[in-house]
Amino acid sequence: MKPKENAGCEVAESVAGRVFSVLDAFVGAPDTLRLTEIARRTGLPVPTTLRMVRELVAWGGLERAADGSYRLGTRIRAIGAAAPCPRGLLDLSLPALRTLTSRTGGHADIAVPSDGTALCLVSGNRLPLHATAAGKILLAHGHGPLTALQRHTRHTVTTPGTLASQLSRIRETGLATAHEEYALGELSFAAPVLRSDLAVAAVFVTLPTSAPHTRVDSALREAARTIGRGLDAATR
Amino acid sequence: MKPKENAGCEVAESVAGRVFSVLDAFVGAPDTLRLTEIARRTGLPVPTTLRMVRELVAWGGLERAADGSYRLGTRIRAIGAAAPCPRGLLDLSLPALRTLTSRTGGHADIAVPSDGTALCLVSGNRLPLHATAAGKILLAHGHGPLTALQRHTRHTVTTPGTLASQLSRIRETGLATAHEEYALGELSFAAPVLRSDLAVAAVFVTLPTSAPHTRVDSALREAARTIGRGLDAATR
DNA sequence: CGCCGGACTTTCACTGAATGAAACCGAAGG
DNA sequence: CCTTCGGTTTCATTCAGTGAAAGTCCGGCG
Repeated sequence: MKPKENAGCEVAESVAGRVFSVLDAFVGAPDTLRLTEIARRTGLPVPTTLRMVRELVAWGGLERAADGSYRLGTRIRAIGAAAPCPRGLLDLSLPALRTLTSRTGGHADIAVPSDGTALCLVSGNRLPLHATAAGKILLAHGHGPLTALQRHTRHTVTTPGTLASQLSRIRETGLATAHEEYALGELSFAAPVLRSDLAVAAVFVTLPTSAPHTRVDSALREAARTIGRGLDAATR
Repeated sequence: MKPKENAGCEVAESVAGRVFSVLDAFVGAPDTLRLTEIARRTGLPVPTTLRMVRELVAWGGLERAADGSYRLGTRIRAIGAAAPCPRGLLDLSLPALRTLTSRTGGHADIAVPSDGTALCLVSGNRLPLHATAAGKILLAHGHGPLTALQRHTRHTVTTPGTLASQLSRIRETGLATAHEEYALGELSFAAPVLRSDLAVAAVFVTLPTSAPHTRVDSALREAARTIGRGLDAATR
């Protein structure tokens, strides 16, 4: 008996769903994937995958690399960038962020990946991915490439190995921290906002190192869960 | 006799194509579109559009605004952001940029929209959209929202009306300029890179105001055309 | 050299998913 | 009350999409 083996996930029903799953195969993956790898990840038969991928390439959502493998293309970027600063996400998050602020006393914000930086929706700041809690959450979930690890303070993690092990730990625990790694005297905590299992953003709190931070963990997780649930609810 | 009126474009053949055209309907459009407006823009019958839109919403590529209209969603952003800095585009552009540099004597670069800024692929800089030639090209083609028009020099255009009329002129001529609007002593020219009629990037040249700039226009247009053709060729 | 195995591509008969005309709903407004 | 106009649902029709199987093109190995 064949073990039913779709890389863990059920195959998409509609054509549109199949197209989407091909795109999804690229997040949290190497930049470039070969056809069979995409098929494996999506659980689709190879010829079907080929047709999907071809249409995506023709449109510009994917592009072929020199060696024949595929990567996300210019058009999908253009569309993604045309999405206005996710007002919807921000609006949805504000109540949760407010209670988070009041429960922890720190600055609460929500960050989305944006071309190798974490864009904070409330403050508008861009933060480096490797030196902040929110950034690490995004990295841990496959966003951004980790580029040069620029040093910001004497506590910034600049060795890829250390960072990698932190990331895998973050994936396990669902919580990231940064101790004065971006600015001295500043401590931050972050958790992933999951929208049907894809991390689309990170909620985070920044506190002075001196402040108490006992309640932060649970408050943060709850905020993340609330926002994620809100996103899923908007699906109906 | 009904004038055949698909907003100018032929309807998509395949399901995937229809999904794509729905997404395309959002670039260069107001943040939020209602169902019938999407149908009009894509040339699809309304019920079909509804189905597409529903699947997109379920996936997270679109989201419903409070008033029932639609806007691009978090997932499409996440995917777009997962696209690595478009190496492909950069690689493809380098030769053209090199000849552009040698023909004009300035700094040549290519910029893509990224959350309300123009991200330069060669230099890595982010430029404001309203105060640079490349940014204006992107704005003129529906990228980024034009947010607060921050003043950078005494020549920065800060009145929305003036900018709007510049943009419409840019759309006509296919060329944008900025005279010391971002930095004093600096003059820049830009042209859109079209990939099957969607502007996905802007090539630009920056020169000291003192430098001669007679040959710039034609060199720039040619570079843009070369790169665009390269992108379309990658479609095969 | 010849054989093998793996990645990719094409073919093709079958079928159910997608289609869109038409009917329906309900809010706005005259 | 009637009309209009977005939005939604239904449903018979059909054709786009499907995927098993066969074919092609490597590149490695005995």
